[in-house]
Amino acid sequence: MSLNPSAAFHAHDHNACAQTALEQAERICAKAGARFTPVRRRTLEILLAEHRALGAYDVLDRLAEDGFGKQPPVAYRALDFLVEHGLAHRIRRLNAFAACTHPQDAHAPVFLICSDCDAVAEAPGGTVRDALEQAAGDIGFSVARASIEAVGLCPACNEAAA
Amino acid sequence: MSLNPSAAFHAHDHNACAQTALEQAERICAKAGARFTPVRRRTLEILLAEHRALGAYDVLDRLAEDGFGKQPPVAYRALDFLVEHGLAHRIRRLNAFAACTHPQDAHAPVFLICSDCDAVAEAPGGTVRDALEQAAGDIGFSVARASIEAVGLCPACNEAAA
DNA sequence: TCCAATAATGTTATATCGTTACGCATCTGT
DNA sequence: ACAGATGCGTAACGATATAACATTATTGGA
Repeated sequence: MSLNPSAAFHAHDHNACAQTALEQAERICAKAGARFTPVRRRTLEILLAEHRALGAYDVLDRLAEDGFGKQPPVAYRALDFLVEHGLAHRIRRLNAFAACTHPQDAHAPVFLICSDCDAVAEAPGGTVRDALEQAAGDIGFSVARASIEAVGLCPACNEAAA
Repeated sequence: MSLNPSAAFHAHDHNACAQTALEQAERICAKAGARFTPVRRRTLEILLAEHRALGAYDVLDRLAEDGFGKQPPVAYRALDFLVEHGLAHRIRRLNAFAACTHPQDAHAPVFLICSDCDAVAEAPGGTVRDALEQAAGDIGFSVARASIEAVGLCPACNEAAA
């Protein structure tokens, strides 16, 4: 079960959504032979608690409150692990990280960042990436990785602004 | 006159290309009623000296060598000015800035960053951005600004790797 | 022309983000 | 039980970016 791409922008059973994501994470790690340790699990929980991107130091503070290490590498390592396994994304525009909302799909989403409420949603990136590969290919460039991040207004804030 | 989008990836008369860009910058600033002051001009020259993205502190060092201020805001202000007027771009993936290769066009390019030689080129972003707006619009999100940045291999490095 | 408002520059200080290096603990497979 | 690999914690540092404020230059109007 996967969330609607725009889940972050709409009311939904958030507990269930986090719960599901955690279960998926367990499965994904098991399958990959990776260890879903307490810090890593807690880090994901922290990110899942909001559909926003959190800075590494925000995450670190919360980890420290829970008795984990207080030094930056603690957070960065856990976050890197999550990103590596597709459980979280790095949002470069914000120097921050967000939980992935549909970790089971192989995917390379585009990020939609609401400048009013700070929510971050993932939209399907297929066609955008196709267009990008096309544009790059036209000049002989081969794309390895791409970040596609948009800032704007989510449906709710859009309406509120009108 | 505008450079080929892939200019950064090919041999070309680089002096002329920088010269042209500076002249365009003068015109653009004049038209906008903005002051193309010495620091700003020099900052653009520094960026134009390479088709790469330079960190703010790299720029700062060179400005300092030329007798300008030695503190970060000096570089950041000049860079922000250039970005504001479309004379340079911020490459978020690299925490760095690159001179715009065709500042006269209203444009919102996609950036192609070669991971081997560090060159940065701008590809036309029209179709990619259309696809992005479409994907965003499908879930009710309105895009204000977007960064589209790809890392990969430029034609030359691609060939060298083969 | 001179003055006041504005914009640009410079400096100090500090905030924020990220990494290197190293030692100890824990887990894994044999 | 043991050796090797992996993960965790800390200290120290490096890189990136901004806030706040004083000084100087520019501009437009009286």
